[in-house]
Parts: sequence; structure tokens; C-alpha cells
Amino acid sequence: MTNNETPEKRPLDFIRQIIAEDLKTGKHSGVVTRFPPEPNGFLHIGHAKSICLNFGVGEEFNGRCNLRFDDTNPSKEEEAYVEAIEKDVAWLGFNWGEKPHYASNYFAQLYDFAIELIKMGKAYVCQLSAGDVRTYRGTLTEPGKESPYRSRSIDENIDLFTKMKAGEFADGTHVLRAKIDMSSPNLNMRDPVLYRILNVAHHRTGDTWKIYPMYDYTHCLSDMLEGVTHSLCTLEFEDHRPLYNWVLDTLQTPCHPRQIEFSRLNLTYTVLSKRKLLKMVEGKHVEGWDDPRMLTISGLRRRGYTPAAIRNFCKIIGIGKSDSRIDMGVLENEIRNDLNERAPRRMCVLDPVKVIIDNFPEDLIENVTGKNHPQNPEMGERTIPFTKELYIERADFMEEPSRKYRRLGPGREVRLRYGFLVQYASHVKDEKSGEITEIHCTYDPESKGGSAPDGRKVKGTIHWVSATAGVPVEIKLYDRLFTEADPEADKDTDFLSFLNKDSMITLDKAVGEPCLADLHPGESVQFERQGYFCVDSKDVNTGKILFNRTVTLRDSWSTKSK
RNA sequence: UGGGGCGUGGCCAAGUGGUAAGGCACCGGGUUUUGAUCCCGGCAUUCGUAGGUUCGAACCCUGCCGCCCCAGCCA
Repeated sequence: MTNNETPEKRPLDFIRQIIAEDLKTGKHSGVVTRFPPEPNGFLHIGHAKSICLNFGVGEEFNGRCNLRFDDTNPSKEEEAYVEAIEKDVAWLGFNWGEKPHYASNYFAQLYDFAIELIKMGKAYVCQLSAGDVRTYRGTLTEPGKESPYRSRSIDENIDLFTKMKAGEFADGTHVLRAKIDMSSPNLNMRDPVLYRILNVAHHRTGDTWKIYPMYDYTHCLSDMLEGVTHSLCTLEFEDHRPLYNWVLDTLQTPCHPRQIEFSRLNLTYTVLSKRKLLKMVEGKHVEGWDDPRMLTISGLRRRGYTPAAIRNFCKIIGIGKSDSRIDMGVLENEIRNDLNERAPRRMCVLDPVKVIIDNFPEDLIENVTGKNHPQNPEMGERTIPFTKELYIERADFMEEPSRKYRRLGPGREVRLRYGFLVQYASHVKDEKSGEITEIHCTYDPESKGGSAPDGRKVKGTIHWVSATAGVPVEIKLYDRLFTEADPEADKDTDFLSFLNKDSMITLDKAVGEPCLADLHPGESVQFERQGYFCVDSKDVNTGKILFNRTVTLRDSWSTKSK
């Protein structure tokens, strides 16, 4: 599954340098990382970057990486998401050991730590309303004010917190706060909320708990409990690091993981935040989380991307701290590299126009053989039926071709790949529409396989399929979801207004060579001269095989011809 | 205007005081029964900017400019 990964060594990124140094100096004898998704949505290519980093570090330094569900907000989380996440991480080829971890596994311990904090006078129950908490917090430039509940006695705090836990209060009436510094220039340190009351059932703990710990309080302690050495997260958490450290320092925990931040992934012509992806799904702008246009792991999988391509992509983009938006072409390059090696070649005419070989016997079927891969004989060959009536691509014929055009046209001879050389004879055009309906040719019976005994050369080789023996297929062509390279650049404009209305085009007249019928869901092939396609794994059952175009072939003609 | 970060070619990204790796893109040329692949070659006298230190600076210092993040009882 994950073979074909480029083995070449690149220089170590700054995080791996830190880890290598920690191992070298003996600060740590082993390394433990974790990938901590919240089960409130599907994983996307940005998560893949984090997964490759965390699991990659675990593998490379002979350590381990835990899969931990950060499930501290039951109002947004679902079991279905944890299953989808496990499937995606496994598909990418990573192993999290015996079983996944859950922040919810630590609820009892977290509660005990909170009691400890209260006893140390470092946490208190606050009854300010959410709005008042915000007001008291101050602003970016003004310090906050201390809550009137800040100086409660330890006994009263314990009593209140116990009652919070027992479900004696309504949502929003009480919170547990850390007692730090209301005038800190870092807003996160202005007595952050540690626990809130949520009378909501949790997908794993049911209704056992009425209070749920917040991210900042939970994450550092979960890392600590799991013996994580390096806690890698994205840049927006830099301001949270002091709080991460405060909790562990105050509790004097036996182990103190180091949080290191790196920049999140952005790609051109798409969006990658769970919130925005959710909006795409809920607004029906796509057909679901696994829509092949979505850069979710499940969408990419359905589109025909391979784990190797995604892992190579993550490797090539590197890990750093500067904001960036990587060109979609980089991702496409990786899937082309991978599929170029492993995808068998096939012929399929996407936009057919009929070709009749005038001098070809009516009922004759000439079986010709095509290589499954031009550079790799081990992939074998297959038989392709050549008949009197064929289809070729509408774009492969021109009534008045330019000199650089190398395909079929009046007076021209071209090669039908693996078939015969054919010479243009005439063509029929619908007077009203101007559409070409038939092209007549004659073939050279001596040229079976594609070359003539006299050694004459033709300029063009085009693909074709038998009109009588070919199989009808349905094809979906996908394009970028947005028309702007950075749909998020203008904060005053809704990213949805940049949606590409032509991001999905369905072709229902396509015809492929017979052996296409043998393909299984998820299998990838290259349609020669067109691109890489895979059989849809969630077939809508149209009676025809449905192919998703993963990516086109690199095309220097379309750009040059302009 | 508080705090935390970041600025190397069109897009990424190495570089950690000794004279600008690599990938993508792009431009040439060769091979080719996919205008694909593959193969050759080209592509930053310069590292946001202005000064300073030094024999020597993308790397050290100072000022300035630009961009990102933070005022959830989300993660």
C-alpha cells in the first residue's frame, strides 16, 4: 500500500532537529508523539501533514505515536467520526499500536488534578456569566479585572466544584477557572476556564459527566499521562504554550512534554478548515465529506489518490513555521508520479465521434494487442478488438487543421494506437448544427499493430475504441473547487462566492475498450492521452461503470497551441 | 496602539559567519506507436528593507516595513 514512497533523504526539518538533539544529549531515551484529532469531522490533507509528521517521527526515531481522540466537547462529537478517522489513518499506512487513546479516558484523573489545583489555591469556581467573563477579561491592549469570585475559600471551591460535577447546576452558571494573572499580556493566561458544565451525553462516557474539561487543561495532561515527549501542533497554539506549561508546572507532574508548533497546510484553489469543509457539505456544494473534489482523506481516496502519493507530498512540502499556500500542482505531481508507475494503460474515448473504415470487412474483428505499460513489460498485455466502426475523440479530428496539429484531418494519415494506420477519406456533417457525425477512412491491412511494412511514418497516434465491442462508461471529470487561488484572502468576501460551478462534469457518452468491465471499485488505470481514472467505489448504480478522473496527464499541447 | 510568530526566485524549501541545495512551475533541446513517461540544458551576483559589526553576513546587532495568530464556557 505504501510502497513507492521516495526513500531519498532530505535535510531534517527543525522539529526533527530538536528531537535528534534531545536524543543525542540524553534528555530523552525514546520519543513519543501523538496525533490528536477531535472526532467532530473528517480528516483532510492538512491532517495528513500532521499524521505524517507525528507518525513519521515515531517510526524514524524508533519511538511511537499515539492516536488520541480529543473528545472533550460532546456537543460536537460523534462515534461515526472516530471510525472514519481510524479508517483514514490506517489507510495512509500508519499504526497506532494496540488501541487508540481518548482524552475521555482521563476524565476521572483530570478531575482529581482539578481538585488538587483548587487545594493549592490555583483554581476557583466562577459564577460570572459568559458575557461577564469576556468583559472582565479585558482587551488586547487593556488588562482584565479579577472576578469577584476569585477569592473564595478552598472549601467553598471544592464544595461548588463537587456540586458542578454532581449535576446540581445548569449549563453556563458555573465554571472552574485557573487563578493565574488577569493582567497578563497573553489573554490565555487571564484566568482561563478549565471546566464548563455541559448537560450533554458524551459518545463514550454517556451521561456520567456533567462537567467537561477544556482543551488547554486536557491536552497537556493527556500528553503527560501518555508519556508524550514532543507534542507537535499548529502555529495558532503558540500563545497557548505558556498555559500548557503552567498546568504541568503547577501540578509538578513527573513528565513534562515539550510543545512545538509548525505551520498548517494551505493549498491553492481550495479551503482546508473543518469549519469551511462542513459548510461545503451542509450547504450541499459538494456531495459529502468524501466527494472526490474535497481534499479530505476520504475524498482523495475516492478520487483515486494513493497513500504513497499523499505521503510523498507531505514529505516534499516540508515542516516549517512560515505561512504558506502550496500550489495544487505539487499534489498533482505526486499522484502522477505514483500512478505513472502503477496504473495499467487502457483506451477510452470520452467524447466520441464515429469513424467508419470503408475498406474494412463488415463483420471482421481484428484482435490487436496493447501493452499494459509502455515501460514495464511485466505488466503484460491485453487484447483489443478492432472493427469496421470505431470511435475516436472528437478533439482528434479537425476539418482545417493547423500545421502543428498532429491528428486526423482531410488528407491525413494517422495511427490508431496498437491498431492500424488509417487514411482520411471523407466526413459527414450535420448541416444544422455543424457537428461532425461521421468520419470515413480507409485502413492499411498491412499495418496491424500500428506500423507499415514500408516503414512510412505518421505524425500522429490517437486512441480509439470499437463502436460495436466497446463498453459504455460514465465518467466524472473534476476540477478545482474554487476559482481563486486563495479563496480566503479577502476576509470581507464569503469564500463560497468563489465556488467553481464547473468543478464536476459528467460525461455519459464515453466508451471504453471491453476489458474495462473487469475493473473493480477503487482500481486505477490510465486512459491513454487523457489522464488517470479510477472506478468509483461508491457507484451510484447507473448500470454503467463510473470512473472518476483523478488527474489529467501533463499536457504541453493545450498550452502550446494557445 | 498589548502579546506571540513569520519574511530566501512564480509556489514551496535547504542553508545555523566562508561566498545561494532540491522539488513544483516555466523555457529550450533529444528519445518516444500516449503532444505522457524518460533524458539533457536553462531558470536568485542575491536572501523584506536601511544601516552596523566582520577580512568575509541570508546567517550576528539595530531601526523600519509587510504578513499571520490571540479578546469561545471550541479544538
